[in-house]
Amino acid sequence: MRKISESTVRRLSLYLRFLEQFDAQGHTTVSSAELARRGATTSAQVRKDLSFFGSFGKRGLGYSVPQLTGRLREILGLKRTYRVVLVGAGRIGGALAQYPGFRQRGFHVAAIYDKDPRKIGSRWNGLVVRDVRHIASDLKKEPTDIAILVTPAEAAQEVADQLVQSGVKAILNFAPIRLAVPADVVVKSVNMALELETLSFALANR
Amino acid sequence: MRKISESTVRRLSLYLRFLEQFDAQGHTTVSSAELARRGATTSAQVRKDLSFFGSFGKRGLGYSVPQLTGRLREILGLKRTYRVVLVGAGRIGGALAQYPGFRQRGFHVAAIYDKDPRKIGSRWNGLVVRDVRHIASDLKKEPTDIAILVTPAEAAQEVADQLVQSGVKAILNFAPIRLAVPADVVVKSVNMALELETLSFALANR
DNA sequence: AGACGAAAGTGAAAAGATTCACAAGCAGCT
DNA sequence: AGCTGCTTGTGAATCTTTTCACTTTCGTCT
Repeated sequence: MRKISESTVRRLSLYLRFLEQFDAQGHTTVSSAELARRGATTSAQVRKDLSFFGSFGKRGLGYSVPQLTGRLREILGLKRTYRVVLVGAGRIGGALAQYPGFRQRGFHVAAIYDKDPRKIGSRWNGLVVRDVRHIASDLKKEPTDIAILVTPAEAAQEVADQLVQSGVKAILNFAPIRLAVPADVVVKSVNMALELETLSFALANR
Repeated sequence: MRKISESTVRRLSLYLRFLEQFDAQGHTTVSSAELARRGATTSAQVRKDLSFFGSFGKRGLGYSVPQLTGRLREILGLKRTYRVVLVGAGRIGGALAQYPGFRQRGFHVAAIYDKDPRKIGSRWNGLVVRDVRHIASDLKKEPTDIAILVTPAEAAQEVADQLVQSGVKAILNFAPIRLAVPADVVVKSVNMALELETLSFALANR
């Protein structure tokens, strides 16, 4: 497939959210201009983003809400559910494990792992925290595409290696370190402190 | 000041982190190529990013670690500490309030607010959760530049309005909604589900 | 002192993303 | 059937970001 930019994918994700809102409001059809307004972008941008994948609209009319919703879910790989494992039962890990937004979109956190014996065996939202050493054998039984990594920086690479070994193909990484993984594994890093720093930059430079 | 792109700012933030690591390893000097390697970018990119703010290196030698650290902290507005308030004492809110990465970088979560009477009065990491209705009067006494918004989507705009009224100039928004704020207020939105969706997109399109 | 190797700084070129602007197509109306 | 008002889809133009490639400068070595 032709290369799609990160920003396009992020916008598609947003459009999907907006479509769900429009649907809830009873709209059956929506124009690129309406989607653009919600997303703080332009109608041309919306149309261009969609055009990479086909032409889903009707000229003069706009897009059918249910139809475009379906196509976007397909494009974003959301027509299936994903089994997700989470490594790191700290405060952020625990909060993410219970975050309802994930499940709503088809990401099921099915297991939590930690290294700390004091945490192993404790319950988070009905899930028992398991020893990281069980990752390989567990994932052999239950193949898993996506992992969320919420360990301290020191442990992250080692855990990532194990996950990759066990067949994980995508990692959402909260550890403040760049993970080394094979080319066929996708890593997306999220860093809260960095987001705050973009704010302090904006405050300092005005 | 000339317009600096978001991606440049994000990279500067990363460079700062790397510099701290280099410092901890005892390096007193570092080249753009070394910074680039850690950041998965190119040496030219590093030099260009820095060049927007001045010339901090020595040709043939590289950059002095402590000196560049200082300059970056200055550029990013990290030479001071920030008083931060957090609204929404749910699981994610609670986890963020205690997240050590914020304090390490000078962001002090000084107060937590919620609307739910069952949460008001409870303690999170030594902070008592206060009623959102106190925001205006509290912030009059203690001016605050940054707020972290972790409420449900429905409440977010109303809370944001109050915060802006009370002088908040930057908001880190976790609610899945685009906030309307005056032009002089910076909003940075973070959306975990969206991050996972970029992963599922990558998995679906290979 | 002069030569050499390393690395910053920086215009220019290339690549990438966004916006423009317009032809084409559709629904509804007369 | 033809006209009108919208709105899509898309090449071309513009704007932004990244990469290239070259000059300058610094420290060291002989």
